Amino acid sequence: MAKFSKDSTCYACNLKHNLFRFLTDDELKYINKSRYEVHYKKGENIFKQGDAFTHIACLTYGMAKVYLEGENDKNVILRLLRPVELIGSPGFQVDSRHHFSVVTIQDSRACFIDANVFEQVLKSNSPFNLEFIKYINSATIRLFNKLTGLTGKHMHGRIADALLYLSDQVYKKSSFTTNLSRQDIADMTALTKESCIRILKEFKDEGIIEYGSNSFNLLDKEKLEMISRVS
Amino acid sequence: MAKFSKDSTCYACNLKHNLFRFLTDDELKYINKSRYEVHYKKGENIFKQGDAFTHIACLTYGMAKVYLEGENDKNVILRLLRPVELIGSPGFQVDSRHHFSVVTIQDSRACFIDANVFEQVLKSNSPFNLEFIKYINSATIRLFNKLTGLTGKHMHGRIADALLYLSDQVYKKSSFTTNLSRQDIADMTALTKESCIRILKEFKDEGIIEYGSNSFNLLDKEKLEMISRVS
DNA sequence: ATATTATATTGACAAATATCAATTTATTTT
DNA sequence: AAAATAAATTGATATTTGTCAATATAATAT
Repeated sequence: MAKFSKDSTCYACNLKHNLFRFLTDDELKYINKSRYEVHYKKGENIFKQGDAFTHIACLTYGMAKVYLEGENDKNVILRLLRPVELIGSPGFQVDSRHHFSVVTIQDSRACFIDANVFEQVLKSNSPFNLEFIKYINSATIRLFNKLTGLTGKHMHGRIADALLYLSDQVYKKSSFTTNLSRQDIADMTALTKESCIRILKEFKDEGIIEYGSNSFNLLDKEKLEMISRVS
Repeated sequence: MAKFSKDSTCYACNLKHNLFRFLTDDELKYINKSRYEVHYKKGENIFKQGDAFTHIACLTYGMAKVYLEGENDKNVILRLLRPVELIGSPGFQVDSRHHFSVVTIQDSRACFIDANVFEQVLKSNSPFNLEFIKYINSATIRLFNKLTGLTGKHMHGRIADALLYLSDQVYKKSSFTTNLSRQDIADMTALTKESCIRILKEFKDEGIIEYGSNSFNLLDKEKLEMISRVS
């Protein structure tokens, strides 16, 4: 289970996210008053789809997966979060519910800001507000790409995209160690884990990548990009 | 080609969209100054993906499809617009580009509001701003459902969803005439038109629906909802 | 270290879906 | 109305992807 830090105050995070650079000292103080931090073990829920949305979170340490829980147990991983990354919810101003789940894939920490406090600051600070809209809209653009990728590409292209995403956006190395399971990679690509494993094997046999049980090395990124393009 | 109305002023639309109820008279006047209307024939682009985003649009008459243009000619129709419906762009505050295309499926009219003017009003009116965030977030929630639907359901479920969407959200009747082609319905469901046609035929053979070349009658909605659920 | 459990892998096969070509039907133009 | 064009339909077939069961490997608990 998650445990609160001693006094529920966030030491590690100093509202470092880009978004907060638009706040005045007073606003930062106001937000800080309600702010607290939670420590998570690997595999714990930061947010749970369907649950009440009361706080904006900010991942300050570790890593987490953001995913949609479909009806028939099928999850779709939208993206991975690294520090320092904000986690809002489209339920904000709509139904105050979470519409995705966020689960840590390693020991992590997150900072929480009361959604009402956040709303107050949004109201009083229009540059901050526009920046928040920018944040939301960027997420929408990513979602568009996810949608066209998952509906328009075949298995090879989707696995290539997932590997490139991990390498370029998440781990920022062509060779990386990860806590993601094969099922997780399957959930990133909307495939079954068996299909996922088969494509990975193909890529390995063709010398495009090499991997162990929890590490990947992208030997030929250009090839992966080509595969992503032709599907 | 689209043609401007005589003096480029919008008569039909009086900023009727829900969103605008939060504006003061002065703000409405300010927006109205830059506002103009365009008439479209069926099949014309209101917005084109990739093009510069300079204006928010509001569909005041007719109907339009909003779709993502994928790489290999594969389009995904996100939704259909009816009057009076706002059409923003996730490029707002991000890259000032359109990330989807909007094309009329019948003769239509749209009202345009300068994005800079819109931004000014957003800045000065925080209830309006929060309402706009609500608007964006609602769109995100719809997108989540689209994503889980298209990746998690089989052909039958997806066609059922499209038919129910048309009936419940767009035409608001269980029997309706539409300008959507079979290709359009295929684009709503991320299927090929041939597969789409086959499922429609199956549904017809089972007495769940009946249809002509441009009309549908949903005889058994409960069955469709059941099909949507089990796949 | 050993037993236990979870995860990953493989193969054979079935199901879902797309492709391609041919034909029919509808729509538009002359 | 006839001709021309576009859209819808159908069938045969290939491709893609999932399912299920068996085995192997890794991770965790005793």
